[in-house]
Amino acid sequence: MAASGGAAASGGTAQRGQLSREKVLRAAVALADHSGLEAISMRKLAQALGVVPMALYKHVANKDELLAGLVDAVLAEIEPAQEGPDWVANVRRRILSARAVMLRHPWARRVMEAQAAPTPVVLAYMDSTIGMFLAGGLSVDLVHHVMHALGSRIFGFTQELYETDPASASELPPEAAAAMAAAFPGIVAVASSRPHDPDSVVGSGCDDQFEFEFGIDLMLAGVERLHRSGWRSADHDREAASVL
Amino acid sequence: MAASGGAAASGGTAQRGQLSREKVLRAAVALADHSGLEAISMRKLAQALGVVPMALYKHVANKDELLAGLVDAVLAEIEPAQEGPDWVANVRRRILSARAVMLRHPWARRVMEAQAAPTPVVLAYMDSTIGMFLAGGLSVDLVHHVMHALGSRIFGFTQELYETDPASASELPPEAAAAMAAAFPGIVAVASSRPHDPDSVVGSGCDDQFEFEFGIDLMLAGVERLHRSGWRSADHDREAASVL
DNA sequence: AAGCTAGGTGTACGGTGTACGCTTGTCAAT
DNA sequence: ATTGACAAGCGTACACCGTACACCTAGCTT
Repeated sequence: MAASGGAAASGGTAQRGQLSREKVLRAAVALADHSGLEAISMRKLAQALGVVPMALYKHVANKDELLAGLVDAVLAEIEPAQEGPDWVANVRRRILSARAVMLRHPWARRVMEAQAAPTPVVLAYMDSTIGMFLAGGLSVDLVHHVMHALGSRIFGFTQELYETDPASASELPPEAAAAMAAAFPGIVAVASSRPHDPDSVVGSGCDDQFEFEFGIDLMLAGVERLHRSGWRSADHDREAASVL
Repeated sequence: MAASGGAAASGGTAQRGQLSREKVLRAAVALADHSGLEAISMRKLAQALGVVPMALYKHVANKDELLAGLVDAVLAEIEPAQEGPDWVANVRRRILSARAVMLRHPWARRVMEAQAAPTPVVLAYMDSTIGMFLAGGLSVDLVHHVMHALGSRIFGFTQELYETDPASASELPPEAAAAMAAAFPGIVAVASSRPHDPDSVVGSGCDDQFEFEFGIDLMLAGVERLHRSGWRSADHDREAASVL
């Protein structure tokens, strides 16, 4: 009864090669793009594919593995490493490409943060990034520190703990705004400063692209100076005192 | 039957002031410290307190609010802002204090990352940090950029996407290590470089404290240089070309 | 004594990931 | 042509989660 009913009624088993790991991943990316990360549950994803939840498990081991697959899919959109004499420019361009991808898939950041271990694709990306530094002549030790210092910035995102509220600041009732300014004068002053091209900024938010570039340039410039000054794995005091 | 049995058998209702918001939060911190973040569910926390899950909801609005309370509790452990003529030293010390706290509560980073909005306690911490920069004479615009650039580093953590595997690298079978070295030569080279005091490093891990300080010092030194050179809200090219 | 209220209880619902076994279309070898 | 293996989708079931809602009761106020 149940069996024949299922087969006859659903018709879902008509074509066999319906699903595939790639289709599952593509659907998941689309779903996340469209409905946000919280929409990614095995059940909802299955529903979007017109299939029963457990069907997905034939193509992905479990949810974690699915998420890892999403990360890989996103990383594949980043433009490959460039060759060129200017390692700073190479790295900069790559990172900005990564950032563009992350802007297309805003949920990817949180997925990466939640992942326990890097996939081979992630490792390959890191490896090629490291290669760009090494090709620039940086010492292995310096590259080690740089990778730590840049952290997730190499993947094109910083850890925005709280999204810079788009226009919520200007939307609050005036008395709340006044209380805010009284309680946190520094935050209000700094948040309402909008030092760069006002035309590129909509609403009261700040220019995230500028801030991102400011951050990586600060880092890369510091690293370049360390490198030019022949920084070696000396102790940290030397770095702080003379070079910086 | 059920009612009298519950009242008589449990005895939990004997003293009334048993639970309190503070006790709930303290228990939650202890539970997370001891058993990790995934141990924090309303049910398990209630069990740890010898109480039924729903009892918690008299003291905490919901789980998100509980987690926000945890963040506040952790932030309260950070040493308060110092006064002093050297703003770099002030900030540095504060951040390193925050880092020490985060090392005591490793789960706190992930909780903060998952929070949607900052609590007043978080805002107060950020405000006082901003105040340290402003007291140092930095322009409001520069402080704006600096806060973005430092990001979550001001809370004492960087975004360790993948925990630097403690000794897992040396634990893998030799043939896997060889394959790894072949596939990702840069990573292997950089990861196995251990440029600083070998005595302070256990196993094959690297000195996280050094790396953290390296990162913030790189940032702070860059900022200090910008400040000393009279950086104003000019365009980004000027920064890149002349000052850095 | 009567009633209010704060705080702990019990039940129940809808959601999650996923283990396990069944069915069924497809193809290979007999 | 028949059989059998096999891949893939299905259904059920379980344990766990957060939490809405209706209780009950101790202790205080009036």
